[in-house]
Amino acid sequence: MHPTSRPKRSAVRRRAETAPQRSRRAQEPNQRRKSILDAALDEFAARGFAAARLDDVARRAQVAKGTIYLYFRDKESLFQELVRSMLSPLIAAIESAATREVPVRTLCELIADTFVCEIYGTRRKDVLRLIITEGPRFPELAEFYYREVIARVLPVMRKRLNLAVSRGELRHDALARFPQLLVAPALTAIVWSGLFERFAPLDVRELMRAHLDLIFGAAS
Amino acid sequence: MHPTSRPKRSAVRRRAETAPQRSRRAQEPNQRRKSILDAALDEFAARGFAAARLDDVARRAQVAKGTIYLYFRDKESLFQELVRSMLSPLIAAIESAATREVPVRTLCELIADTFVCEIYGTRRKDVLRLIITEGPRFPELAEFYYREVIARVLPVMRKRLNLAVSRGELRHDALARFPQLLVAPALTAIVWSGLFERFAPLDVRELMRAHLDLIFGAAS
Amino acid sequence: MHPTSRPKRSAVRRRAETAPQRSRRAQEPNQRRKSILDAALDEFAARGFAAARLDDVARRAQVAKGTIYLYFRDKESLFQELVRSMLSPLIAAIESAATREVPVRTLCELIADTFVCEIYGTRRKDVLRLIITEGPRFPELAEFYYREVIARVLPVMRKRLNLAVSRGELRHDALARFPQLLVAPALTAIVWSGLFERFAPLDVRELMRAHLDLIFGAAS
Amino acid sequence: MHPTSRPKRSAVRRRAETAPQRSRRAQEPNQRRKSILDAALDEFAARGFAAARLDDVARRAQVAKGTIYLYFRDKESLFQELVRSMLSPLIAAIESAATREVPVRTLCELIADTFVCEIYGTRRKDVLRLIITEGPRFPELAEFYYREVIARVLPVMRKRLNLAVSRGELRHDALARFPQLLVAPALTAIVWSGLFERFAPLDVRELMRAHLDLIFGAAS
DNA sequence: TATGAATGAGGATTCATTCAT
DNA sequence: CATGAATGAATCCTCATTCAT
Repeated sequence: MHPTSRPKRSAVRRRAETAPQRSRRAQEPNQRRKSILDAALDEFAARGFAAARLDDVARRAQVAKGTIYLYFRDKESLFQELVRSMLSPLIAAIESAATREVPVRTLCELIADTFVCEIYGTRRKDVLRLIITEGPRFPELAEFYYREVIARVLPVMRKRLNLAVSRGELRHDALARFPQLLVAPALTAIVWSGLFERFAPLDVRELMRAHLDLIFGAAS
Repeated sequence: MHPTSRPKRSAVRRRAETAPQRSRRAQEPNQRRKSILDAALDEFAARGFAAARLDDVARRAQVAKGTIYLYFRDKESLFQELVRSMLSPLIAAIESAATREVPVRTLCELIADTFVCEIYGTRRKDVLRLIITEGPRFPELAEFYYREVIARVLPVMRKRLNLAVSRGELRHDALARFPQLLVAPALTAIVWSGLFERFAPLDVRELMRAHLDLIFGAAS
Repeated sequence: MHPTSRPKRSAVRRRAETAPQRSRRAQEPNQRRKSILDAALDEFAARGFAAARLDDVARRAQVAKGTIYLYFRDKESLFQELVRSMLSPLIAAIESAATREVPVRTLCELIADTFVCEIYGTRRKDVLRLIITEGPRFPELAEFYYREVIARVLPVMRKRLNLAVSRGELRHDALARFPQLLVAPALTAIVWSGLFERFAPLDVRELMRAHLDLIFGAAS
Repeated sequence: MHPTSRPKRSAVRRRAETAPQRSRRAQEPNQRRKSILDAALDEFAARGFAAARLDDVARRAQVAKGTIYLYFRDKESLFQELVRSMLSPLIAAIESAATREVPVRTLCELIADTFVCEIYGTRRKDVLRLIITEGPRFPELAEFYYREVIARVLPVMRKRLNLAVSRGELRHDALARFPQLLVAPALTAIVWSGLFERFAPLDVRELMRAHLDLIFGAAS
């Protein structure tokens, strides 16, 4: 049995024929879609794509199972649209941040802060973790993420970091050559929290600060 | 077979006489177990735990479906034992490496090299990726990894890094406070390779080298 | 379906367009439940619990395999609910019969008639046979039967029989001490019919009558 | 899951290559056969035919699984031969008893005593219970029992009882017409013990005595 | 003969998806 | 649009039976 075991639902079907007409059309279509996505995030995050059940998503979203199919073609579409919709607002934010005209250290601090506040402290952390855990079996998703996030941010960062190197803001070009090193701790924090939170919680803010110290020297 | 009225199974079961007498008992038991684990790694790595089919594992291992159950209690056991068996030899190696009496930079280079050659270049990379992707739904697995790897290595590294700080080998205590920062690029490389290899392969050796440059300053 | 490389299930699944549109939602839920129980009784009676296949139950009930699980948690639940639901109406009947204010011989004749008409001549015979044959491996079932039937009827009968003894309606207290003796022939008939009907059918009505003769003396 | 649940066996195969050559050929072939039958009775009695596992039979009999197939064609043969071999000695005994030249009450007491001591108090009770519980799905077995036991004993008993009626030893011919009534309490005791022993143990000796009282009047 | 590892058909159960209402 | 009962393909796991040793 899969380890994160789920309580067996009773098979008894109560078919109250007089059931009080529960709020059909109570919500806007958009609101419905939203609540399905919300529920989906909870379920996918808790169980992973394969083990999540649309039944549970529907229950959590307070809609019928069939309703999900009015908004999403199938389970996979739901998953992909979920990830995409959560990512979109982030992408703009990251992109604009990356082009700020500030010292590189400030920029990196900004990025770190954004990560801590806007991602790690929110459900977006779950979305990123889903990309990490499910991405390998969802080539399309990985591609989407690469195209929309990585491919946009990486060159900008690389350029900015190269500039910093040439200006002497950075001691060497390691970061410019591998901007991945800049976000590695963020990724590590997400993975760590999913695996070891119970045993050894991580102070992410401090982790990010330490990382910046490592790169730029201790904060003044 | 139960007697009443259903066709005798034995009549159905008799193997086609022309079947190519495929090697029963061809290998020793340990070899069988090994080939099952091998096949399992392939399947789990390719599809993830939930989507992998024991049928495919059996086919790949050239054994019958039932044979798997002679060696492993169930799918989950197979998965867990797979991870554990692949990790065990690594644990000793890491531990001994961590206690080497060498300058801290040398130690870190050693670790990086070991990662590149012994993990990233081998199937062990897949095992680590499985821990990352499946760990969140396998608390036992996460705990095993924490207990056997993290909990052993982290304190040793922390002590060693603190010593380095006090000796002036390191400019500041960021790494000592968060040894996770030391391995973050390795983790990042594993995640990256699972998601973006197709779009942008990563030169891990260079990545690790750059990371060390970042920490210790450019190599002389 | 999991995305990677396996053929999309949906492609496989699309029902043949020429399939004879067989009555979905044709019956009301209670009718469905009933037809599943009906089919289950047939199958369990014919093969026993272990050898009965839910596949056959579904086919016989004209529902899909999965439908069974909408109404019953699992095979065992189906079996137990089957027995319980068939027994319930009987329990009330027996109880009310046992408390009738009539001469003890009349009472016993009434019980015998009820057995012959309401049990032996109906599918309830199969239910009782199932209790006999499967009860030893279904402690819960045996307990249910003991609690709901035996424990209710036995004391009442014992009291009534003792009264009959004290009134001189019975020649001795054998029956009062072991009311089981009163129903032993009924049980025997059920067992006999399951084993030897083919070789030597039993005239149950006569058997019961003979039994009463044995107890009370030949009928006048 | 079947209710009489079985502890999951560990899937770990310990293949001690140096295992101490355990008593091959330690026993006579007949002894082996006997110990297999013994073990089979235990397992079939405990779980029923379908749920009993030859694995367990083999373990209990201290032989290898394959060895069973040297002595019995298949599971069903084992079961049938088990029942037959346990029944054979009984048949002769019953037959000779039935032809004894004693008063009919004495004869019935003898039969009752034999039942209590030779069947109910021994493993033969389990055999009879197996006939009752498994017979319906084993037409051959039911036929065997009918042919070897019922068809031999019933006519003899009927004749003897008719004689008793004509001699005035019996008040009426109920028993002669339905000799089943004579054994009904024995059968009831076997069924009862399998189902309700836990809740209400039955004093079989007293039950049989009471039954005889019922038939012949209270003992002098 | 005896062994027990290997086999693979069989069957219970799950759950994404459909569609009559 | 919304519902949720119904569907049935998919897959895990069991265990009677075989056969190389």
